[in-house]
Amino acid sequence: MDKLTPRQAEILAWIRTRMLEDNLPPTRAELMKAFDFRSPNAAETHLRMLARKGYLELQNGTARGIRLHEDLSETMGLPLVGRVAAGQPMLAEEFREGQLPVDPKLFSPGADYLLRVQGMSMRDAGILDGDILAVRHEAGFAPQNGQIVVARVNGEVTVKRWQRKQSKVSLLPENPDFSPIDVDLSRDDLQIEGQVVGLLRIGNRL
Amino acid sequence: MDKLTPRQAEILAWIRTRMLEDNLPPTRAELMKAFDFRSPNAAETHLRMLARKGYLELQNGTARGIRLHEDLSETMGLPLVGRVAAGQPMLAEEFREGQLPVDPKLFSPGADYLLRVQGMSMRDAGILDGDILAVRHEAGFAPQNGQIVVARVNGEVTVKRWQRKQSKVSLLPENPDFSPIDVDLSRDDLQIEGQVVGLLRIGNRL
DNA sequence: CTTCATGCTGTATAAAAATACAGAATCATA
DNA sequence: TATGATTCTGTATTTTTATACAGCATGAAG
Repeated sequence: MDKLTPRQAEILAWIRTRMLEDNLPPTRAELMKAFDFRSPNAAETHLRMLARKGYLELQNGTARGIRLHEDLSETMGLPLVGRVAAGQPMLAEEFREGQLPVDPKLFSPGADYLLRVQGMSMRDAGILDGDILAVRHEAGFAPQNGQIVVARVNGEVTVKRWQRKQSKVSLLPENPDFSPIDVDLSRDDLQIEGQVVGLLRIGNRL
Repeated sequence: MDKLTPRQAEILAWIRTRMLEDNLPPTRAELMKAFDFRSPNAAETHLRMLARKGYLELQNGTARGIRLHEDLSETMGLPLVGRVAAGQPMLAEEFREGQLPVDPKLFSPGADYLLRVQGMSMRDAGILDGDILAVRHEAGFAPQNGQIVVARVNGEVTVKRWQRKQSKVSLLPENPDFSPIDVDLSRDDLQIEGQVVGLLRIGNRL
């Protein structure tokens, strides 16, 4: 089984989650929407590649004819992502700490991956260093003020409370020892990596 | 849920088997072929009927948009306990809020039940009002100093950090607005309802 | 003996989905 | 600097799928 590129892994992970959540494989158009492709062919070629590398099988001439080569019931769960290097995709293999047997649907409206928290900037929201966040990633998602989001400012991943007033975006910590991040949309590169939909704290740190 | 005719039951059974085998719901044409219908509409009307009687759901405008209403993958999980009245057993039916699909083994060394937190007395340990604790309950369990436990003092359930010096037991909050509970073992009735092995926060309160 | 639900046939058609072809930009690698 | 793999855009076209409409036959129920 050939190795996947980060992007390919990301796409495979999404397909997996979709199939666990919906019990229905995605169409090219659905993939296109999820990843903001502007051409169904982007989805098509990715599927072809994943098929050629042996991660799934395409039944041609069949709507939603995607069959994963692994057993879904065993892979159940969500990928746990650790420290993400600046500018790299969240779900790249090298940042994965593993897979936790957590039902994505537990966190309605559903989680796509888990992220280990670094630092105490959200302490007063009850989010401590080492905690695991359940994150929902939707293309084109627009956060509401006050929501906690995983964002990326100039490549750097951070968890903060979202606030937008007109065109002024601030990422607010929940700890007086930290300062808000004011994002200048004309100068800074801002990406939203997802909405925090849950928190998990396991074992020793309690 | 309305009763099915023999024919409808036959068709539902076939759909179920197909979905377990293929992991892909059938199209109208596939149903037509399987039952030797000469019209796709035969399949269509059967599906409509099965949907109306509540056995499945049709997502319209979607290829293979058939979702069975029963659980193909039976989810086990842990009971979630809410406000427990003084002196009553933790797991009595009347205090159960429900069952969450959480793998007990996720929280090594394993959780036995989930408890909804009330109040802010453990705020500075990152345990907020409404959070869900994973609790391990073992007979004859002796907590280590510093561990967070679910205890019962004179019938009242509380979550605190355990401290024992010789015969003097204190239950310490993690919030300066609250006072420690000093337990006089000769006068007070102290039971340990378990050790906190994990925390779960879901959705809105984030 | 009518009425109604059930279980179909047969024909169409609109919408959804797969898939082909022709590029272009980026980036590692030779 | 050339080469090829990867990741995508943009446009078309066919095939699959869902779904509407008009009927017909049968048996059970009033």
